[in-house]
Amino acid sequence: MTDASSATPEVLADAQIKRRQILPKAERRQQLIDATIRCIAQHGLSAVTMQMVTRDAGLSVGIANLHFESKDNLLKETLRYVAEEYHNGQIEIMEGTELADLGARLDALLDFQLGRGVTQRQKMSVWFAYYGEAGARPVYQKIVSTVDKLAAQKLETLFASIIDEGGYQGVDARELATGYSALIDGLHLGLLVTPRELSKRRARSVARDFLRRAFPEHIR
Amino acid sequence: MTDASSATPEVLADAQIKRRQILPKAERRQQLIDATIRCIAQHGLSAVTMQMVTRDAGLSVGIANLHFESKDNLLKETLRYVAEEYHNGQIEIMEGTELADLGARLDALLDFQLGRGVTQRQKMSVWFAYYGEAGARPVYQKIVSTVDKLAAQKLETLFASIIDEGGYQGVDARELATGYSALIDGLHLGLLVTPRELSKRRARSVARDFLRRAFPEHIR
DNA sequence: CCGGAATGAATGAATGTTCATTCTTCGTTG
DNA sequence: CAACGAAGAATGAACATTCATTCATTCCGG
Repeated sequence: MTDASSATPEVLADAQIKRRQILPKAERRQQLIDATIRCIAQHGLSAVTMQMVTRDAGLSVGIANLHFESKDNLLKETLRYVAEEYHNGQIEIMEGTELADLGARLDALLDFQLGRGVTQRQKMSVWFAYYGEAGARPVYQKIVSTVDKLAAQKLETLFASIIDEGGYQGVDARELATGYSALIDGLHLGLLVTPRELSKRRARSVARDFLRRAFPEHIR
Repeated sequence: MTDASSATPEVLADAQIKRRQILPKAERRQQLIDATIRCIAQHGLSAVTMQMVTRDAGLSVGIANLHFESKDNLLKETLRYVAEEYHNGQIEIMEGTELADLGARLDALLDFQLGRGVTQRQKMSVWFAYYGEAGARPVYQKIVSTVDKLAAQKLETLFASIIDEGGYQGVDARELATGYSALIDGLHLGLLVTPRELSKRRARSVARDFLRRAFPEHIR
């Protein structure tokens, strides 16, 4: 209804004739997940339709049910993808052997968590769209908490090492890790909802402040 | 389809005959907003329907469009209500003259933010359901940020007073207030999504830790 | 007995899903 | 090497369902 040019993919020129293409399953799935992310970010989770997603991907409506059995499943897999991408990135930094210096590793973690990749509006929108539904949908809770638990443990271990190395007194690694994670989540929220009041630069500064107060010898 | 008893209000006994009642406009509006909150918490924002809301309120479907002109408007007003309730509560504590002692006032604020009233799953669900859509809906951003800005200012002022009173060095009130607000938001998120891993008790403890590290003389 | 609050069946638009059909690919055959 | 044909990927019109909204009618309260 919105476009007269019969469902032409956005990226293709009008004149160009659309040619049906067959691609491996994994590739199509990723195309659809990417389109879903864009649609959620642009229109909100509750407004996303299959037609919207498949049009954004430049494909036909039937294909979504071919590769994912239902809309529900497509949304679930999209959440899983975003959640895993985020948490794998964190874990890679925390487990990686590249940065032997613990302070540098903390820095890298913070850069990742509040850096370009993660705080793109698109990803954050998806993230919180699902959080919003999590209260009513145990499936979402499970996907997030499963992947979250591992990252939380790694963070606690990292903090424990830093506490040990710095000989910091009266600091509980678990408590601190919970606080830091919550702070990062809250900053993401602020970046999404009130970008006017909270810039990325300031968000990073706030997070760094938190770490500096806890580990003055390691940060800055 | 789900119930054979023709749309009987949940709370009324089956035998009791439903009698049409006329109430002042404000009262009906509140009934509908309350029902909307319950429905969002139970089914998620994207699954809420007018039929669901009006049935939960024990009223007919037409009434929602009578008192709010549309579903969109009902949802908007519900967000406004929850946002104002939360922020008015905070501001009341911060402005109130009851607690002259600044440390005690901080305590009261924390108790409110992580206490019974606010962290009811119902309210939190609503809160984050809207945050999830905020990226795509400027109206929601505006409602939240308008009311948020005032609370943020009051918090900054309170922190500045505490810094002044305690003579704390190298602490920026604005930076700290942003961090504290984000921390509270993040803890709410944790309580909603991973209640198994984060208890209310621990959330309070984490927040208190944050404050203690910043204002050691005032907390504990 | 009247104004208007409340009702709920009816309506039309929108959406998820299906499936008969079309088209691409690639291994096989002549 | 060209032609063929089967397998199954991709399409999109059609279908059934659900939902927001309307409005003629009913009924309460003063």
